[in-house]
Amino acid sequence: MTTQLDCQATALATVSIDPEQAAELAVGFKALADPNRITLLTLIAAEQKGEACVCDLTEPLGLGQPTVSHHLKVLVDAGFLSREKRGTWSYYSLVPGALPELFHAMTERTDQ
Amino acid sequence: MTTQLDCQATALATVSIDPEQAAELAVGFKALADPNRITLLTLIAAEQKGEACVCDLTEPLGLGQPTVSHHLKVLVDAGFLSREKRGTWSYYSLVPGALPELFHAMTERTDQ
DNA sequence: CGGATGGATTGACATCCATCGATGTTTCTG
DNA sequence: CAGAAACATCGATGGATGTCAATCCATCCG
Repeated sequence: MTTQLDCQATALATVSIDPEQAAELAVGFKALADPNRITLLTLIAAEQKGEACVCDLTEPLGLGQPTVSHHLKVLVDAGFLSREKRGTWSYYSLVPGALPELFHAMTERTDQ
Repeated sequence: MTTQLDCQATALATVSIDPEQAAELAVGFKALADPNRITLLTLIAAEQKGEACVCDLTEPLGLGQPTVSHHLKVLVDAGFLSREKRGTWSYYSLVPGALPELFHAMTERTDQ
């Protein structure tokens, strides 16, 4: 008797999205859900050397150093930036393909 | 005496991103920064008819009707969904190209 | 007309988050 | 070794946000 219900449940699970995957995507978008973090990514992308240290980023954003450091950590934890420490400075650079990968995963689930 | 400073300021403004544009992008990503809203988009995209009403969406999400209605409003305000009211029901459907447009705008600013 | 149904809105509440000041840590330098 | 410089971390705080219960609004149907 429960066959049809089970079948419906299976169909829903297949057609919709896994809660884990939804949460994973949301984590990525949450890291981008801040104007200053968007600006940080574009600032780093605009650097000729492909990297920037915190001291280069505080002034354009008009934020304090701890706040910028916090935002950078969020972007690193989300996998969009990588940090390399050389001497006293920390250099942040874009992780190649990280943003497109997120966008593609979302588009894949959204194009019917 | 201020010529060089002005020039630097101009260069920064050109190379980096406009604060307004950063805020605009952040608004879009903020709407996607929630697992339930991600699931809503995928649920609607998975509908054969390309649209769904609130009553179809509350159960898969396990949320109350007001909460689902709230999330849908967020997605409509962000431009990702459109609402069409027919009789008692409200039908939500994806706005074609809205998500890719956001992703493209971000990628454009991020690919150096 | 009057109940019933689908949905939006409001108010309240708990939680999360962006920001800052203060402090800690590491590394360079004199 | 001692100070300085760059950055990270911590604690606090005000504002934003997700959720729900209750209510309101519009539409359908006896």
